[in-house]
Amino acid sequence: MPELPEVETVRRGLAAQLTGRRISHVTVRRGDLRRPLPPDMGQVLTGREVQSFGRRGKYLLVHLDGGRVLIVHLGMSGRLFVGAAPSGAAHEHVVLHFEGGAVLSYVDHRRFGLMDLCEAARLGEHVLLSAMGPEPLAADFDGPALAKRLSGKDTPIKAALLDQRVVAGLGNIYVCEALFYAGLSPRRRAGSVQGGRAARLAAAIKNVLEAAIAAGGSSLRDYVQATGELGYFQHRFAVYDRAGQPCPGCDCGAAVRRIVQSNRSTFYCAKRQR
DNA sequence: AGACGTACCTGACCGC
DNA sequence: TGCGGTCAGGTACGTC
Repeated sequence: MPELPEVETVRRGLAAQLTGRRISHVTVRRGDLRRPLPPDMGQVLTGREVQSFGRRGKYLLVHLDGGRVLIVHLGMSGRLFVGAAPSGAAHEHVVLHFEGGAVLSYVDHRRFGLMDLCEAARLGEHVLLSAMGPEPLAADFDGPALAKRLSGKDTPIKAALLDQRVVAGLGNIYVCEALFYAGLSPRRRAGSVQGGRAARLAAAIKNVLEAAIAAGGSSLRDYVQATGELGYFQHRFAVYDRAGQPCPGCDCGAAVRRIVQSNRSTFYCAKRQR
């Protein structure tokens, strides 16, 4: 599930519960995620106080006193839980224990996620972050900014938007949704998205992300108390995973179509999206 | 340099 | 009930 809105929802939930808390110890049950955990991670984190939670694209950034940052990516299936004790669930790979009793559990059955450590002052140079494109919710992300990133690109717009170097934080779901609201075909050549088309697309990206964050934020209250799980919420999609169903709010009568691009599912309305 | 396919890993689901 | 095949929201790497 984790694309930008889910990571942002998690970030807000963690900030509300764990800001200012001190890590008492760290349990690593499996360290072989997408890349091995830093071997000294437990030692580095122990005794540190969490100062704030940040985000860059789909990366969660846990800022610690002493100037270090824990970088967390949830991959395809990673989840974070806040609880009173480790859940003992299958695939609970890492547990941060806090003074006073709370724990933060990282659960990831596919192990496509990762964690790394970085000096706060050098975050921008970190190999995972240095080439990342603009934050789509930043004030200066607009049509011209997006058009510049897409200029000259020969690849389909669908593939271009999944490239984190073009825009940070979009994944398969929100790319499909944004292209739908912008009325752009996922097959369209990325370089042709300029001017008004780029403006519509930039606005659509912001809108779908903000709506998803709002949905996550509103359901967060309920969910945290029940299970401690963060970042999962009901959200209705216009086209994603709706192959064969009517194009929403549209009188075109055309069904949502599923195609495969770069080995990934794309959902769109061929009539409305050009 | 850029674009594409493939690999990584586990689980859920579908049809037989 | 069990089995094989397919698919899944992400990224990195090799190859052309």
